[in-house]
Amino acid sequence: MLGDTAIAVHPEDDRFKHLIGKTVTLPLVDREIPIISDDYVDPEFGTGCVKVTPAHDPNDFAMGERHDLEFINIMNDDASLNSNVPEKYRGMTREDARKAVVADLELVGFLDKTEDYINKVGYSERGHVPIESYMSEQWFMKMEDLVKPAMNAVNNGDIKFHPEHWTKTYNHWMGNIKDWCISRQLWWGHQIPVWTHKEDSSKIHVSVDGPSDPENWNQDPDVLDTWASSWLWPMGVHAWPENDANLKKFYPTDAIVTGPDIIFFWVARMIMTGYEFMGDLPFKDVYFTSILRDETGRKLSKSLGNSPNPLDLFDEFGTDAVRFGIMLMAPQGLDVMFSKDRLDIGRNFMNKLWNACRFVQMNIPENWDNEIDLDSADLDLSEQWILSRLSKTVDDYNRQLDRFHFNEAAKVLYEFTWSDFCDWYVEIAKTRFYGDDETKAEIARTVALKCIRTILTLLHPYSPFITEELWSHFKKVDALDLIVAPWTKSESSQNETAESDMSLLKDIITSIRSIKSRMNVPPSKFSDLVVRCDTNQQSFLETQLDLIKQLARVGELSMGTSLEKPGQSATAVVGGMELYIPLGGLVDLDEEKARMEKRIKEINRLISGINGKLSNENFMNRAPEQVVAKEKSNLEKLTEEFEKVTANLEMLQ
RNA sequence: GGGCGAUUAGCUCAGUUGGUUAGAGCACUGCGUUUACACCGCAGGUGUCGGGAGUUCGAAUCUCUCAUCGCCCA
Repeated sequence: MLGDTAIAVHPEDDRFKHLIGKTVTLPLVDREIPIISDDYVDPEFGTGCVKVTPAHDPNDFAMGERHDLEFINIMNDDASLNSNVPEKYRGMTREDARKAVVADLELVGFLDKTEDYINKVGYSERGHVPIESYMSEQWFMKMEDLVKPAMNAVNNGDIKFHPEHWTKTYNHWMGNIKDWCISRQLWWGHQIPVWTHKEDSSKIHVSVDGPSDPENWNQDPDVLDTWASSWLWPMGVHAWPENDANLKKFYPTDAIVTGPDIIFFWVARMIMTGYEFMGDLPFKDVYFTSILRDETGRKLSKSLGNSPNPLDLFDEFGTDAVRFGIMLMAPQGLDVMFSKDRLDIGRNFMNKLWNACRFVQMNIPENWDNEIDLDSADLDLSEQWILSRLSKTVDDYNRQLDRFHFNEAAKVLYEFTWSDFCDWYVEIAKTRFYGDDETKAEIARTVALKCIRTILTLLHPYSPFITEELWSHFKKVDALDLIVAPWTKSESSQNETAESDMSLLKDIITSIRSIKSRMNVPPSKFSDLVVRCDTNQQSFLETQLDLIKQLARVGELSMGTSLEKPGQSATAVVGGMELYIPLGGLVDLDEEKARMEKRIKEINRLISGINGKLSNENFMNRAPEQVVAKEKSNLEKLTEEFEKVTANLEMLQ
């Protein structure tokens, strides 16, 4: 009120159009002020007339500039009123002054009514008091010339953002760059290197060292915005502006990891300053982390008290489990709804890894020194398979790291370790360790060791403690500690035939287990197995008899092209083979029928889908050969399965 | 107001050159103390991939639109 220098109305507001350009007298102050028109005014709000206080409100400041209004600062720097207000109010706090103004308006009869409404006055985060806008002189850095090379670097791919979509935010900000206010009214920080001459305030001195006659100058009391120091980080942490060896080695560096919330405060400015002072980019990759939020979506924050103490989590779950679990749950580029329960997966995985290692260790004799050269050894299917899987895991893992998908890299490792190595290979290795073929046992030891060593190497960045500990037990004698060990780039044991053969073997074993489970046969109980199959399939099965018998708990196994289905047996069709398990009275015919009917329905759905494609001329003409071939092969397999399942179902009717 | 993002199984989420019989963990159901692990094993159920339209031989994946939710704007 006391600093008002105009009344504004909307230019299209018919109620007030005729008053534009006239003046009114500001009560209490007795100042004559103009009535102006401005689009900023919302005619719907209040009376449709708004008083304009250019020195104490950002929007009014802009209006003041547009209409060349007077700027009257009515506050001292402690927000008490200064000598630009009538004597009565001078020295009052803003709170007292506001009350006094209302009271005085009422006294002279100028107050029509008071209404409460919610306004948008900002509060200080630290002092929790309303912020009073206050006009003062500030220094701005001209940004226009800094923008261009920095935008180019990101848009032409010299600097890559991960995830890439943050470049949009970057470009939007850079494209609308405003000059940067670098003045801060704080008592700490770097004082702004600007001096004003005591005699002639239009004389300004700017330099690092200051004027040669300091007694004639006043240095600006403000300090630099913190980011005005931080943006020098990439070179400032070295000897810059000296060009020493460290600066040469580490500038530019490879990657920076940071939060997307400071993409313009910091990242953009480091890039600008890099080109400005070093003539080169500061880093090549920018990885933006997820922000951890609680279950209700609030940022984890100390002041909110919703952030668990990491040390407590380490105690409860284990340090590596927390690290791995969080990496696993952090989706690329999205925030994480954090919950303690989700760390179970990390803890369970560490436990699994530890126990698998323990098991292998138990089966390697003391001072064992009999590793086999796997490249020249005659390997069984299982060994070829697990080494192929390991090889692919290394590739997939490195690929995911290269594209900064850390969650998926963690998952690749998790799945290999648990689902391939522990669930299958360790079980297979037991048959070797406890069997009577010492060569096979030695091969299994060597293969298991290779898997473990590779897992530990790859997992080390996620879980440094448990891997280093385990490594000390499994490494080759002269190997370095993991933290300085060479990275595993790739393995060359990929074997598609072994993978598909093993996949078939696993399907056979799972089908047998499934039948037993459905028929309520305890998994530990041995059953006989009859397989109707062709001669190729039979010779394949013959090479895998031991594993089928042990892993699926099979006793007598017979097979042949023309075997009859035994009476009272349960059926499965796998890879074109018909498996029969004689179970006597345990066979639940209704269960069998229901399962087969369900499968037939599913097959029909799939077959009609494929037929739809194959009978579509456009598909046949335009789809790549491989895709068509795959559909045809699927159709063949499904048709065969359909015939066999149907035939077996008919036998039950 | 401007910009960005999300919406896939009960829950939390994977799923990038568009072609998989749509996945994982948790939760759930049944069985199980077979000499690594019950922080476990085996087997199992679970989806109109937010709605609508379009491009395409083919869409969870690309385009448009609507809805809901979230974040950023010195």
